[in-house]
Amino acid sequence: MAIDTRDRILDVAERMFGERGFPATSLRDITTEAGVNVASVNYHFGSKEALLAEVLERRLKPINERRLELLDAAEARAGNEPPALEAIIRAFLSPPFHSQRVWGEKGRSFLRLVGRIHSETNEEFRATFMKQFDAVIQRFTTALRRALPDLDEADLSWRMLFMVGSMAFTMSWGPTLVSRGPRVARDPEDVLESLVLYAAAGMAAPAPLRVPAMTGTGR
Amino acid sequence: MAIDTRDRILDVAERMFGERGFPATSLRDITTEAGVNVASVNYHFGSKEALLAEVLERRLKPINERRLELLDAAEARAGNEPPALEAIIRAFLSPPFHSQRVWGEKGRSFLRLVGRIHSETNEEFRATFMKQFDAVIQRFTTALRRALPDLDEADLSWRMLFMVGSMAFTMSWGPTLVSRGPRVARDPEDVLESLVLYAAAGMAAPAPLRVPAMTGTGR
DNA sequence: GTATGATTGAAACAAACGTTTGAGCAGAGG
DNA sequence: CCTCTGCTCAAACGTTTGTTTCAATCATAC
Repeated sequence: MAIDTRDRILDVAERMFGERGFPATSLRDITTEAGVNVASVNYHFGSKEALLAEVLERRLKPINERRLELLDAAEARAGNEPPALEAIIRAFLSPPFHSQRVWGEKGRSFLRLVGRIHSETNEEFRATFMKQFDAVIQRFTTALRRALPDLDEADLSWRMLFMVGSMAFTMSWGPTLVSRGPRVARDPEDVLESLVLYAAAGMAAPAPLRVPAMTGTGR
Repeated sequence: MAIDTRDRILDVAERMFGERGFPATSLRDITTEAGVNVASVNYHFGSKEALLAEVLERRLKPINERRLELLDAAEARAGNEPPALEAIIRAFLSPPFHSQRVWGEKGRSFLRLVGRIHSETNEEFRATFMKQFDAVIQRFTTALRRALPDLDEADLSWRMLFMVGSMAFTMSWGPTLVSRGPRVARDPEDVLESLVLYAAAGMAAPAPLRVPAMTGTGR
């Protein structure tokens, strides 16, 4: 009953962190619901923060690996050309949405958690969390730069932020929106499709007119 | 020194809630930094949650009023036609960004807080929080429906969610991104412009191809 | 000046927090 | 058989949490 306990903690923690947020969830909430002893969290994971890290990594690692796979495939398909903008964006956005399909209800609460975590600006925590994304960010930045040569570096950064924002927000609100919305409900696959179209169009928007001006504006 | 205490608490609470999040900020953190007694929070506001509500309302009310004003103006300008998509979106997005200009550093931490709050899915709290947005959501939904007649109701809802997501995410990450990003930094006004273009293009994206199926999907 | 009502202060409240402890239990290896 | 290792358990650890208490202080009006 060793590994069983570990996994039960991970599952319950994932759901509760997603529903109430990390600081608002106590270890006793988790262990009570999981039917295990409070001490087992520190025994198996070391600390509450380490538990969160493991909850995240368990799902994030395959998601980010899949993102890179899909980007590889898209680039291979495109040969020397840059892949179509939509293909790049789909490679980035689809893995987390598929996790919803694959992991069922569990995947859904994980999506909420990830959406939440994305707007966690705590410095020290972000450092840990963002390490998981280093490779992904770099690869997709490069791919998007090639696909959108008219965009300057700053615009590209902001638009990627916009895209991630839509994604994170959809992940954290989507499930509750779908669950209570009257006719808004829809298959996650359709939501993904909608989001891909939206992001692709936004990314491809004309570059903002910058005032010719003398630039500078130091600071 | 009565109102002074109240305002000092509000200012510090706004900043700390924005930086660390609501549950992670203790009343003693706030009152120590503000140089007031712990008891004064409960004296002036009643509870920690009520303090949060007041922090939010103080800034949100003028922002949402301004949104409606700008939408009114855009509709008046357009006469019988629906206003241009970009004008509607700008009416929605610009007020919170202007708050950054008007309120300086304070406005910036408030933006972070609002970004955070947007991904707060706690049910009971959301009810309070969302009341402030009822009128805004309704008016902008109507305006966007007129401007995008080809979109069905579900797509419109999702795209509005995407837009709010970009906005919220930008508000919560923008300040830290700008403060540490090397050449990413930019005037808030430019970021707003970039976001408006992005959202307008995304909103105007072609309606997703739905499986032909047997439904007419007239409209 | 004194009375009155609003505000502040230091201290205490019970409750909840994350974490640690040490005894107890199971099963495998010798 | 005993011992070792991995794990669980109830209980307690010291802090910290939001909130309350009540006397002291302030400003203002009588």
